[in-house]
Order: sequence, then structure tokens, then C-alpha cells
Amino acid sequence: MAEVLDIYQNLLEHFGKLEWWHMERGFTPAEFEVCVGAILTQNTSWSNVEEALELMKSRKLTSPLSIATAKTKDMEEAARPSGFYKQKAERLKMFSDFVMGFGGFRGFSKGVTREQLLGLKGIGPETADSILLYALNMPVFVIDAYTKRVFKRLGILPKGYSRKIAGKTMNDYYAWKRFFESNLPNDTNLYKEFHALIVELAKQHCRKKPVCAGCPLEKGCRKMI
DNA sequence: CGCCAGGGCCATA
DNA sequence: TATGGCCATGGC
Repeated sequence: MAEVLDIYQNLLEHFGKLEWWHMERGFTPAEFEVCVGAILTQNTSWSNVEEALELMKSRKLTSPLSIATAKTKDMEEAARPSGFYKQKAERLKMFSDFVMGFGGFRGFSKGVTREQLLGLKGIGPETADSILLYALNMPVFVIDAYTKRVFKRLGILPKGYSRKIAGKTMNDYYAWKRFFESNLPNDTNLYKEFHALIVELAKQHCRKKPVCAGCPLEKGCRKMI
């Protein structure tokens, strides 16, 4: 219980608050932009996503209605810098149409369930949880490739939910999710920061080494690791 | 030049 | 259930 929280506090002390989701580009509402970003960033660097978001803004593709009714070609051109642009254009349009089914983003945010999000093509567990956490402020922990990589290297694995197959340890999304949610206080803001801090740490370090030699956390990191 | 990025879908066994 | 191929642009 204490160990995972200690790592969060170390990271927070080192990097400070990151507050990813505070960036705004003129989407309406701002929370909708978070959803769009969550879809655009699938297996894609954030700098590429930013280019796509700017294009969308300049083309007035900044609301559920405008995206749902946009021409596929226009949406594809705007999404292009983020890669996988045909899929993502389709996913953004389907998601926006789904939001409009609630009468708009307000209704969507009040009524949508995790199961409904997962039912949409192109919305998997991580994207769904990112939307729930960062756009709808619900206390769900987001698991991504970085999270698993960093904590595996820390030697911290979800007990009872990991197994070895062909010499490789396989861990599924929900085992990790439950692990974090059961070892952390049920705090939406903490979940938001923690996930961002993990990504920040992973991007700067731990890339190809078994442990974080040279990690900016220095003593703290080595202690925790 | 190769590798990888804040995944997810689909066919296959 | 789980593995491999695929989607695609841009940075290093």
C-alpha cells in the first residue's frame, strides 16, 4: 500500500505538477478536446497529436457536432500528422456521433458508461479510461505501455495476476488497473498526476536499460528501484 | 538508416 | 485466450 504511493510522491517531488489536461486549443467544451487527444495519441507521440489538433482548430473541427458532420476527407486531412489518420478520422467521427446521441457533450458526460465507450470501435481500455479520468474526472487509473514497463523494472507487479508464458511475463490491462486502484487512495487528481508523471519519467529514462541508471531521480529513483 | 511513439482491430490457432 | 500483422506520420 505504501510503496506505490511513495513512488508517486517521489515523482511529484522531482517533476512537480505536470497538469497535461490544462492545455486548451479552443475546442468546445475543453473536455471534448481531451477526448479527441486521447484518440489521436493512440500509439503516437504527443507532438504529432498537437499538429493535428492545430489543424482541426484552424478548420473548425472543434466540437462534437462539427466533427460528426464533417466530410471524411476533411477530417482525414486534419488528422494526418498524428499518423493512422484514416482510422483516427473514422474513430473521431464515430465518437463525436456517439456524443451527439446524448444531445451533446454535457449529456454524454453525465450519462456515458465505461462499457459504452468500450463498445465503440477504436476505443479500447486505455483510451476509455483516459476519457473517464481526464475528461470526465472519474477516479479510474489509466494503464499504458510506459506504466507496465516502468513498474516491471521497479520489480513491482500485480500479485496473482501475472504469469509467465514462454519465459515472458504476461500481464493484462485489468490486472494492472486493479493493482493501482487498490493500492492508491481513490483520488481523481492523484490518478491524473501519477499517470502523467510515469509517462514523463519513462520518456526521459528507463528506455533501454534494465534499471534507471542516470535517472534524474538519482538517489530517490535508485532507492525506489 | 532503423526504431519508436501516451493502442486497438482483426484473423488465426 | 493470446499472438502477429496492420495502420502511418514525424522525431531522433
